Order: sequence, then C-alpha cells, then structure tokens
Amino acid sequence: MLETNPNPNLDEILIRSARLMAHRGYHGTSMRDLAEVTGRSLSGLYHYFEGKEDLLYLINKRGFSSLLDLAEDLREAGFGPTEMLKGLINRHIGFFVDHLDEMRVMMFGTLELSKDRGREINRLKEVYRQNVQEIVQAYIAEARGSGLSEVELARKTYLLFGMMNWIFGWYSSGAHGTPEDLADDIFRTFTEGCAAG
Amino acid sequence: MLETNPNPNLDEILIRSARLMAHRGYHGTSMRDLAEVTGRSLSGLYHYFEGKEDLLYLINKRGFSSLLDLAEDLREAGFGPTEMLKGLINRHIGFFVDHLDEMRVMMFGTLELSKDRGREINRLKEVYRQNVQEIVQAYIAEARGSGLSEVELARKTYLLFGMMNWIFGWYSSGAHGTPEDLADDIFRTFTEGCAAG
DNA sequence: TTGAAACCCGAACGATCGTTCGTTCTTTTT
DNA sequence: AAAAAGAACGAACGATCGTTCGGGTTTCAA
Repeated sequence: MLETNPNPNLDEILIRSARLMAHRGYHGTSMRDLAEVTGRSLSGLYHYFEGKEDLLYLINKRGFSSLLDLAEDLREAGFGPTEMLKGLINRHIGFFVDHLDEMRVMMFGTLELSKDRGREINRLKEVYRQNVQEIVQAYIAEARGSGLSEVELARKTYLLFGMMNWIFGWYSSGAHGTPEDLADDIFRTFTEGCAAG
Repeated sequence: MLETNPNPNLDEILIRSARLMAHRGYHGTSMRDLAEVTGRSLSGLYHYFEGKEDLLYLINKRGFSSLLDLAEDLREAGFGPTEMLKGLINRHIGFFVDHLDEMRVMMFGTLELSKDRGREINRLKEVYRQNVQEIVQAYIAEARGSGLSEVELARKTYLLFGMMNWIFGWYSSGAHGTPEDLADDIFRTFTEGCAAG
C-alpha cells in the first residue's frame, strides 16, 4: 500500500463485503446483506463510501495495487530470470491464497464499474500483466536462447495467468497441498511441462 | 446433444440470454432485459421456462453436456495418449471459442442454482474433469514412465483447465492467433513447458 | 369447422433494491 | 465546558425486481 492505512474500519468492511460478494456476485449482494455482515445499519454504511459501486472499486483498487507492489518489489531485488519467475509465481499464489475472496470479486470483472473507474482498474491490471510478461520474456530468452514474437509471448503470459488465477475455483490447502507446493508445481509445469520432475 | 433438438426458439433464447448474462452477470440481467433482447414480451418468456433460474440451469446443462459428449466421442476414437491429449485440448478450445458467452456464464458458478440443480451441474463438471484427468494421467505415465500421486495428478489437471478456461478473459481470434494456434500452444506448454519449440 | 395446443401479450402483484433524510449518540478538539 | 467532527441509526423514497393472471392470437390435426 502506498498510503498509510487511513481507516481500519473500512478495511474490515471491505474484507467482509468481499467475502459475501465472492459467493453471490456483485448484483447478488445487497447493501442490506453487507450491513448485516459488517454489524452496521444500512444507512450507517454510507458513512464509509458514496455508494455500492464505490465498494467494488475500492476492493479492486486495493487488490491490484497490492499485487503490483509485490511485483515491483521483486524486480528491484535483481534476481536472475529463473529466480525472478519462481519468485513471482510464489508471491502471486501466496497473495491469492491469502485473499481468496477479494480475488474472486476481482475476477468477476470490472464491468459493473463506471467507465472511468473501469478504465483505471484495467490500467492497473495491464501494468501488472506487462510486468509479468517481461519476466516471462527474460526467462524464455535465457532458456532457449532466442525470444518469442509479440503474439506468442502474450499468449504464453496469459497461459501462466490461467494456471495461477484459475485456482480460485478449485484450490483448498487441505486437499491440494500447501501454497508453496502449488506455486512450485505451476513453476515446474510452466517451465518444463507436466511430466517434469 | 442426447435428445433431438426439441425447440429452435428456445435455442435462440438461450444463446441471446447467455450473451447478455455473460457481460452483466446473472443477477445483473433482468427478465425485462432478456425479453427485449429476444424480441418477446416479459410474460411471453415464461412460456419457455418456469423462471429465471431455469434459464441458467438450461445454459449450464446444455454446455457441460456438449463438452462431455465431445470428450466421450474422443475416447471412443482409441487414440494413443499424446493424440488423445492433443485432441482433447483442441476440442475443448474449439467449443469454448464457438460458445464464448455461454462459457462465461458457466464459469460464474452454479451458486445461484437451487441445491438439487447445482448438484446436478457439479456432477456433470466432475465427470468431465475425471475424463480429462484420465487422459492427463495416461499421457504422463507414457512420457515419464511412472504415474503421479492422486494429489499431484489432480493439481496438474486443474492447471490444464486453468490454461484452457482462462481464455474467456483475454482471447480474441484477431489479436492472439487462431483457435488451432491457441490449442497447439497450450498443448506444447503443458507437455514441454513455455520454452519448447 | 371445430377444438386443442402452442405461442404471446398488457397490466398488475408484492418484494426488494440502492439511496436519502433528519436525528441521535459518542469522541475529539478547542 | 462548549463546539466540532465522526459514527451510527430508523424510516422512508422511488425504482426495479421476478412472477402471475386472464385473456388473446396463430397453427394445425381431426
């Protein structure tokens, strides 16, 4: 987070709201539901944001900003391509597992946001994606000696995102190993294929 | 499809409804919206299903049944593990691209369905997943000579699903190659890693 | 030509939606 | 102690929701 935490109450409201929205969707979750689950009255909620859309915006912005910070911290560490890719997958999966509900909300899409806010969130997403893409590019360039075309590189990056983000639908740490196991599996599968090891 | 097409009108209603629901979500799409987009009156819609939830159920059931048919047809073809895996990815991606909107609706989850219907759809999903898992297992067994543990195998299968299903969020045939290119890329990445070729 | 079935409609129902209003209680600042 | 700001509330607003009802067409086999 860039700014110092301005309001611990708002933090908890966002987390509890995301938990509900993750399972019922944005339109499927009413302000009355959110009031109940946050232990406040319906009208009392409006002290913290201007409206329901505001809440979705805040969840998205905080989530993607955190992911972006994680990625930029990592790049400053100055690892080599392999360690960089491995570290990125680890951090992405770690954050994902720690914030499963917010992540779920973030993948439902930003289509319910206003035009301006939708654009702002999409910009964050795109910056993060480019960060990851450059790490993938560096890894591939080292591993095979030559780079990939723009189209192929973008596609490979999206495939990596697919493996990482799809876990929202199936992963439970009890049945599918620790987050570290999972991150390692994704790294090995992405770099060497499913029969590696 | 198992039964012969019973109603071409219903087919078109489902397709148009899925197109709308794919972009606004289930709760975000009203019966009035659906009436307008299908060129019918609000009450006229109820001639084709008992209620809104019915519509979501039908979209899910038809979609997963078709996918399942595709997989079972393939298995009857009696290919070897490699051709089987390649064929499965190709069919899955092909169907996905041809029915992008319905697929989007199907991934929003079955949580808005009644308990019984949710279970029925989840059963279809699980059967399909097991079909794919057995194909993955056969491929890995051949490629590395030994099998994988249950946990590892399930994880690998989910990673493959991740690469295939995540395309709902980014793929456009104009910017990212043909569906065949995409399917081939997924096959190669899953079997040999991102630096293959 | 009659009758049943399939198809379609306008109008309205009660319920719930997001939001606003005026007010009260509590905490912080002066 | 007085004033200002923060936090919370019940009650109500107009709008929209999914669904139902009673009645219309159209289609086509008997």
